[in-house]
Amino acid sequence: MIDINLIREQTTFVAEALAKKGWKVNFDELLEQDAQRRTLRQVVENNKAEQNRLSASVPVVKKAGGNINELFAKVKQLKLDNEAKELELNSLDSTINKVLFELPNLPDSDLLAGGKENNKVIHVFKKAPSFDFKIKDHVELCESLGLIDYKRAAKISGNGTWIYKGLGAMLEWALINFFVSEHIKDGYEMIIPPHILNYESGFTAGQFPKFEEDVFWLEGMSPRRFLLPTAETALVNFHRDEILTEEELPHKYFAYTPCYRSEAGSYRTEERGMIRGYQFNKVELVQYTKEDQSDVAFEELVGKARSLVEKLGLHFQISKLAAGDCSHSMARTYDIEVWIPSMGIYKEVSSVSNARDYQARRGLMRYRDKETGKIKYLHTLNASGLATSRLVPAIVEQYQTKDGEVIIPEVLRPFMGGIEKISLPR
RNA sequence: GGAGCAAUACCCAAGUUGGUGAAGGGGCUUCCCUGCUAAGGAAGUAGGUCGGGUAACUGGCGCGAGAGUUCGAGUCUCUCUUGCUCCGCCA
Repeated sequence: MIDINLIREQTTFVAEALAKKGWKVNFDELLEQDAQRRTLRQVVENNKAEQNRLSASVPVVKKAGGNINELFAKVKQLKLDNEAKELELNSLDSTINKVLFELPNLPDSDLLAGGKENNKVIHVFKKAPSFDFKIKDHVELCESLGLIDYKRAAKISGNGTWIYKGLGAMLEWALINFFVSEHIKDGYEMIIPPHILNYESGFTAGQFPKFEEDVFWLEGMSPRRFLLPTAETALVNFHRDEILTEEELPHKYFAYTPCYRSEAGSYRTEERGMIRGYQFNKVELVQYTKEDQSDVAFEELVGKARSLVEKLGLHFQISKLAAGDCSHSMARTYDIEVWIPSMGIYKEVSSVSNARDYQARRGLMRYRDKETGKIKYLHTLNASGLATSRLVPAIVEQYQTKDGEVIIPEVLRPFMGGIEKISLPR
């Protein structure tokens, strides 16, 4: 959430920053309402103060034998006078909040304006593998090798789903295991969160109110709850309404969860197979930091995501996203994109983002400054580490042989009982 | 799903309405004694949030959440949420 005070004091700055994200905002009306709210608040609060004063004097007057009924009437009248104004104040609050809650985060100043077209590749690992045979795409490979079963998934579930089976399931699980072990090694605390979250969690993360349609809501639960679209939503809410001590920071968490997304109507032929589905697997990293630690944390997260893909030996690139391509809640995002040979394109397997204080403001996540004793907002960051369901296509395609087999990346072998390659079933 | 109990500040905890953020501990800060530690004594501090003010300071809210009764609610009423105990069901 953007601080209303910032909007008031640096209106042009905020508007220009949002414009880089493609948001054309005019704050005139908002600021007008804000000004109204501030004067109205003074009036209402002064009235309340008077009410409080009079009420407090009741026992004193009573003791002195004064006229209490007069006081009663006075307070009652003050209360009546205030009623309409209070309603107006409330309605101003919700009008202002409606706008405020939907505004995206401000992009960092070094980001280029505009969308995808202005993303900048800032790092490339390896060259795209070249093949001296006709390559197969991951759907073909996974089916012929018996790794994925799309047909039965359609039978037991429906479109947008798939079944990992046999070595396919083992490969997916090996990736998860590999990532888990790396994150534990790096001192991240492992979390297994609930997959069913309440509205407040979606709000704090910044998904709601804007993207309520993109998640699966559960029927029959009151108050309503939804399936997490990423573990970030759970992890970034751990310290909601909390004040941490400086010693606890930075705090680093990770979790593996499936991610459930409705994203209705967003499917394209480019995204057949396992590129996009209603449910996919991802290991997610989250850091809570002080404001002056978040840049370092960001680099650490980029480094971690990068090193994981490197260890898998995959050709990939890192893109620094233009302001408009960063997620709604994020001030800055780098994507790690892995090469999918059959498509000739790069697909995101990790998104590393710094939300700065955007989520912290929404969820009142703070820490106490040791020096000054003051309360400050935390910074939150998150990174996929990594999206395993997107990696399997990259691995089978980049590691395919002319016989239609797939070599297992070395780092995964210990997690797959030492198997070196996946052969065609006899 | 049924029945009962609970929800107070960083933690524990008192408090069935009339001058107040709310006794008391723990904790924390400073000092003293002992002085490696442990233990003891004295004083102090004690939440957050939204406003006003250059500042000192000051106002609103606030005792799980929301609504109500009342001049006045931690304290009464209603709804909800969460936790605990017992029963039922169950991976």
